[in-house]
Amino acid sequence: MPANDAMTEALRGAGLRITAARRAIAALLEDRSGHFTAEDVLNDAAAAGHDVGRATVFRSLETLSRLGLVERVDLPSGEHAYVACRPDEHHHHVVCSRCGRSVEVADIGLAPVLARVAEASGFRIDSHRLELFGVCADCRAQDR
Amino acid sequence: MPANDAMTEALRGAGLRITAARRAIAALLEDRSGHFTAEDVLNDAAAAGHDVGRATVFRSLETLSRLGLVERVDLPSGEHAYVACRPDEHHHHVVCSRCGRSVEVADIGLAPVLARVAEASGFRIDSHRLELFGVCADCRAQDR
DNA sequence: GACTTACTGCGACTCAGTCTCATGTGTGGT
DNA sequence: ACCACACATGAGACTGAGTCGCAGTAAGTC
Repeated sequence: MPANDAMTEALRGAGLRITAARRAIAALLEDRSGHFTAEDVLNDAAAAGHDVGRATVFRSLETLSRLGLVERVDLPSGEHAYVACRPDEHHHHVVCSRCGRSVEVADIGLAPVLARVAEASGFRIDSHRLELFGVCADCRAQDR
Repeated sequence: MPANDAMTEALRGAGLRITAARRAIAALLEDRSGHFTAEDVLNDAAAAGHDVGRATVFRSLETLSRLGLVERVDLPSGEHAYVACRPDEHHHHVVCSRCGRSVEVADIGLAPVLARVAEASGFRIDSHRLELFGVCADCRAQDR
């Protein structure tokens, strides 16, 4: 389980404990290729026979997101979802609005755009959030 | 009141009514240079002596956002806020994380970035959301 | 194996946002 | 100027996501 290893390592590196609940959540994340809500995690955990409390799910997701193993995405509907991701470098997510699958894309040439915005607005840009929504190749293939 | 006029026009154009509640909300939007939450509108309306119901605020904001006079922004904190904006063309918002002020910037060269993402991911990109956070010129000046 | 304390589960709580429904009020037609 | 009708509103109950506090549990350390 590679992702699980990554998580173990990240937790250990941060001096946090590797607990049953966190392990269970990590396992669920691996099985999901797309975005998921806290509620999804809660349901999946219950279905898998793990008794994980609602609060624990939220706390764990927050922890994981601080470690960069998971990222919060605000869906167009206003729902708060999460996507698993690699902690290393800056990237964005493309979410399929048909099947919910989500793909990471490297940060591709956004820097000059940000520089232009900074210049035009007089702001110092500290952070940004780019969320992309569309239809993935598979779903488009099915349309025909 | 130019913004109010814009709103009147937009409502009329869409075959919607110009009601007291909507007028009151439009007036409040004009006084705000930054982002605001539904709760803010509710409070301001109450403070200004208008009895606007909670449900009405949400309904009106939804209507206004459909008309493009207002746009939803998801703050880094996860809060749902709104910013007033011009309905014409595609643009983004830069939000000052110090004072909350928000500025519109024209869509500046994001198209090639999107094209690259589409190519890299195999997705057809239908929509995107770019939110920028930073510190505005005024707040930076005050830092010194 | 015992100790410390981070972490968990539970359940109560808060608060944003929605729904329903009876009432009110713009608007277009006359 | 008036009327009628449908759109819009307000009140308040409701829902559901997310948080909090606390007592109990178990991971890591020695």
